This record gives sequence, structure tokens and C-alpha cells, in this order.
Amino acid sequence: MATIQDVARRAGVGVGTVSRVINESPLVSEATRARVQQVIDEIGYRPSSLARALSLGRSTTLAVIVPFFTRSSVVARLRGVADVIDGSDYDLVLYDVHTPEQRDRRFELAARADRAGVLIMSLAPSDEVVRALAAASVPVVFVDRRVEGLPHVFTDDAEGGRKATNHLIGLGHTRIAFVGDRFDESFGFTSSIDRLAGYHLAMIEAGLPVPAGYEQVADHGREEAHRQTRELLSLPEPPTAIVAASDLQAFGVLEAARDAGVDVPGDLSVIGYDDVPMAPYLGLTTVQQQLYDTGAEAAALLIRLLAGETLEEPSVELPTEIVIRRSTAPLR
Amino acid sequence: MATIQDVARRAGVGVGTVSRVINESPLVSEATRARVQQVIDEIGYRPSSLARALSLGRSTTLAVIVPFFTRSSVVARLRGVADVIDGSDYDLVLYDVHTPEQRDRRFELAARADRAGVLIMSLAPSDEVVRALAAASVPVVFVDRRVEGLPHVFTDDAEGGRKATNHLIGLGHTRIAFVGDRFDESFGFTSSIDRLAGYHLAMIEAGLPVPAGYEQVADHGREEAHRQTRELLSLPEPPTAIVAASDLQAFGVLEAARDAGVDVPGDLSVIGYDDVPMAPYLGLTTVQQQLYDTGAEAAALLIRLLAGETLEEPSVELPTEIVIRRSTAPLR
DNA sequence: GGTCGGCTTGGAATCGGTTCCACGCCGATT
DNA sequence: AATCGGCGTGGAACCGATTCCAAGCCGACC
Repeated sequence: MATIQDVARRAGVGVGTVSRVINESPLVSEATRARVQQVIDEIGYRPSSLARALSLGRSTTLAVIVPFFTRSSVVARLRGVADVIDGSDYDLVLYDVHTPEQRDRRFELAARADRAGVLIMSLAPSDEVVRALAAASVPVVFVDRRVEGLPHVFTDDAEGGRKATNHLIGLGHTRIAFVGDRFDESFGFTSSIDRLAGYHLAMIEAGLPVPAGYEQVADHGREEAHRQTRELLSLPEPPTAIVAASDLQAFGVLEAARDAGVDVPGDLSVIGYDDVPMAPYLGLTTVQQQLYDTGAEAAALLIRLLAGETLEEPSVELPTEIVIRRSTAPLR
Repeated sequence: MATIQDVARRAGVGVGTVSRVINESPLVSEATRARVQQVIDEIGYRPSSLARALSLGRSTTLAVIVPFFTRSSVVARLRGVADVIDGSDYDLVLYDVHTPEQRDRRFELAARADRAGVLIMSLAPSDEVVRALAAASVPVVFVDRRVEGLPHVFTDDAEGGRKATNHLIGLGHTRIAFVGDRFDESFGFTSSIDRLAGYHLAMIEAGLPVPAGYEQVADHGREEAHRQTRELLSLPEPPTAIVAASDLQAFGVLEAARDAGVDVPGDLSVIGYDDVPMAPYLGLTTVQQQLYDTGAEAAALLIRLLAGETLEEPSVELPTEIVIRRSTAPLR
């Protein structure tokens, strides 16, 4: 593989001059520039990004840390990230995390790092990590999580949960239950509990009761949601509407309803959260949070930070919106 | 950030010795090793992987080039790749490709590259690129595609298409149609046409006719498949069974059937291809190709190549298998 | 006691870029 | 004619690791 030395020798110039040509410095005469460029084309020289990074003291790779990247909400966000990074001069290094140990290892790595910047999705850093990151010179942006003192892109999950519940209340429902995740100690995901809080708020505002058993929390998953729904449907006073903390869980609810012969939306209204790509297909009413946009926005933020911009408003809140489809209907 | 020099100075040794400690060379006395290690721990020194890579002449990042990584089949494969890479000392650099120009740029980059190895999913390289890759010292593995002379992991798409069709024939169907993608000139994806070839073969073997209009090809997508199915259902002799070239397309078929009031599997049997995560949920009978495993296998192959192993059998074929669910039934 | 050989060790050279400093050359100014 | 300034250029130093070579030290052997 040709090096800058080879080019310099063949063109009869010094390495400095070649470097200037590569980096489009104006301090080269047109004649020299042309000659060097010709040699570069001839031998197909490409600078080593490794050597470049070492010399410059900064690399052109961004670490993107995501949890469970099989979840379609994560994939949708990641697509936004990938698209924006693709349009820049940076490369995307992907770290998938599915255990707390992995997460901690990744974070430690991020704080150190030969990566130019770090983007962290949904995961909660400990205070210690936050301090380390803030101290480290490498810029960090969080997606789907608010972190005091560090830039982040987020949506208001509590408000989203409230909107979802109000949609059902507006349809005349009064027996409204919630299917969500247990607070995950190890990962510290908060979106599900925030949405639950929004549900509670809406119920209280409307003066509606939340009977025992109407709040089902379990591990995150379609099959778990299936079980949670069976539980709800077997209550003495089963709900006529269900707020699910995610679309994946809503799918589990729909499945359980179908298996139990409960008609949706005739006998049961179901609203999800996220608006993943399958949601329109299944006719799921849901709270749309712009997954793609959160990723794209965060990546754009990170890149601006790397460009040395100081942002007056380093954090971005994206709105949520109810998308009405076929899984919710007025109480009959 | 501390460097190896700092450590050497503080420990009162030479940089060579520190390097030996880091790399667990046996040529260091226990006493020295302990002292150096202590300094390392004290100041929290981590070697720069950049400098290391430059010095060693090889990096520890693998380029993974995928098309449209929103497609769930691609994501499933990618998960296999990510899991295996995560267990190694390599990092995963993701390149998403959704235009032919991007593809060519990525390939060029791959042949050159400061990446230790390259994994290419589904995409077709030109002969020129194949030559360049074979010539370049960087190992390449292909997934979901056979490439003469280079290692690859693949399944037999024609055989899969044949199996799918035979499943329907075995259920007594004779009017069997096919919904697939048009040959994509720009990307050169071949799986859909291979599956179509398998469908044809099975029909011929069974002595069944393929009436005009029974072969629907269009761009890849759920909505396109929806339209293709409407076309089929409006034929004078509509099919009683449909082979779809992918699960995504099968979803479009199911949707169209539902919209047209055609009962599945009562009036129409539908079989998909891939077995993506949503398939069990929707009860789709499908040809399972081990998406996760193809990715994992390919990554493992690449890593063995990088370890210097010479593989007697550099390519791996993975089997396909019919998974029967609720979308196919005997002809009534 | 001298020589030899085996461990340890220090440090220079190297990887392939970038950047800064010094120098040569030119035309313009006095 | 001498001085000055500025442009274009070459090349050494540097980024932070690895590795190889030379050398110091020690015990063993003759």
C-alpha cells in the first residue's frame, strides 16, 4: 500500500507538500498541486485514516451504544443515527448491550476511547460515569433519556402516557388498565414508568379509579404482555381499554384479546406507544414518538459538537402525537 | 490522557518494559511487572488503540456493509454478527447502503481500508471489486450470496422456493401463484429470482401450469405486495395459494386478502420466506432460513480468517426449513 | 578468576500521517 | 544596489504504541 512518502518521492516534492495537497491547503502552487494530484491518481494512493487520526489526535469514528438493538424502536432510532452519520465524515462503531456488565464496560470504554464522540441510547449512566464523561474531552449525546448537564434528545414520556390515556377517556372509557414493564433495576430504563405516571395523572385528573390489578408490570416482551392481558381480562371487572407502554407490548395485548375471543376495538380498545413500522400494518392506534428523528437529531447534535459549535440549547425535546387507527373505538 | 511514556517514567522503567507488561510478555521479572501494573492502575492508563493499530499495521475494527438495515431480515442477521464480534477483540463499524453509489463507494473503501476485515451482506460486488478484494490483504466474507473464490455463508434460495411450493402442492393446491421482487439491476439481489426459479421448478415437476399473471414481480415492499395480490385475486381464475418471496411481502399478501374479504387459510394459503420475528406472531407459515445464524457464522468465519487460520472449507451453506403455522391449510 | 550464556532491561527506530520552522527565491520598495 | 516581505517548499519533530538490538547483570562452569 502506497504511503505519503512514496507519493512525495515520485512527485519529486516533500511530504509536507503532499499533505498540503491532500488537505486542500491553499499554500501550494497550482503547478505543484496538479503534479502531486496526478501521482496520487496514478498509484491510487489513499491516506491511512489510522495514521491521520494518530497524528491529529482525534479519530473519525463515533461510538454508538444501544441496548437490545433487535427491538424495532431501537432499530428505527439507529437508522436515523446511521443516516446522519453517513452524510458526515465519521464512521459508526456499533456496540450492542444486553447485560449490565456490558453496559458498564462500554461506558468505561466510552469515557476513555479513541472514538471522537459517543452516542448513548436509552441507557442510564451512573453519576460516576456522568462525571467521567463530562470530564473527558469526548463529546457525548444521549438519546431517549434526560441527563443533567449533558446534551440529550428526549420526549416527554409522562405526557405521552397522559395523552394516550386521555384519548381513551375521550372515547368514553372509564375502566382503563395499563400494561407496562417492571422498573429494570439493572438498566435503569425509565420510559415505561414515566408513561405509567402519565396514565395515573390522567386518571386522577378525570376522577377515574384505578382498581387493584389494573396496573400490570412485568418484564418487557410480547409474551409477557400476553400474560398480563390474560390477567386483566380475568378480573371481575375487566377493563374496556388498555394503555400499553410500547407497541411490542400492545401486540401482545392484541394477541391475547384475539385468543380470548375479545373483539378489538369492539369490546376492548388498545393503544400502544412508539409507532414502530409494524403498527400501521396491524392498525394499532399508538403514541407516535419520532424514533427516526430522535436518532437523527442526536447524531446531528453530536456532529455539531464535534465541529466545535457551542450550542446555546444543547438538549432537544421532540413532540409526541397520537396516531389513530383501528384498535381504539368509542365505548359502546 | 496518560501515555506509555508517562507510565514508564513513573515506574522508573523503559517504554519497552511497559509494553511488555501490557502485552503479557513473559520476558519481564515478576517484581517489575507488579510495579508497572501498579502504576497503570494508579493513573488509570489505557493504551491508545489507534497508536497500537498503526504500529502493528492492523486495526481491530471490522467493516460490516449491509443494505437497508431496517429490513428485519437484515437486522436479524446483523444481530448474529454483532453478538459474535462482541465476543471477540474486534469492533464493528456499520455501513448502511441504500443506493448503488453508496455501495460502490463502500466497496472501494473496503478494498483499501484501515479495517482489519470486511463482511458484506447480500450485496453483489462487480468482478472488478472481487479481484481487488482478493488481491487486497484484507479478509472478506460474504453473507447471503455466493462469490466464486471468496468465503461466503449462504442458503439455497432456489431449493427454499421449491420447498415452499411443494408444501402447498402437498396440501392439494394446484393454482399457486408467486409474489416476488423484480430483479434489482442496481443492487443485483438475486434471492427473490432464485426463489422464483425454485417455484417454477416445483410447478414443472408436479406438472402444474403457471397461468399468465401468476408471477407477480414488483419492487420489494409490503404495499407493493398488497397491490400484486389484488392483481392476483382479480384474475378470472385466482390462485388458492401464494408463495411470497419474503415475509415482508407475505404480510402485504395477508393484508390484501383481509381487505378483499378472502379468508386465510380458508380460501387462500400463504407461505412466506425468512421467518422474521413478527412471523410467529402473525401465524405465518414460512421458509425459515437461520438469519441470526448466517450472520453469526459469517462473523466467526471472518474472525478465524483474521486469526490466520486457513480454512479447508471457506464457505458454509446453511439449511432452510419449513415452519408450519396458521396461514396454510389443505385445499378444500 | 575469567568467560560464557541466559534473563532483564532500556531505548532507538518504526508505522504514516500533520505541522511548524527555516530557507530560498521572487518582485517591490527606497 | 540593498533590504524587505511573502509565497512555496522541504524536512524534522511529533502523535503513542511495538519491536529489535545492544548491553548490563548474575550465576555457573572450567
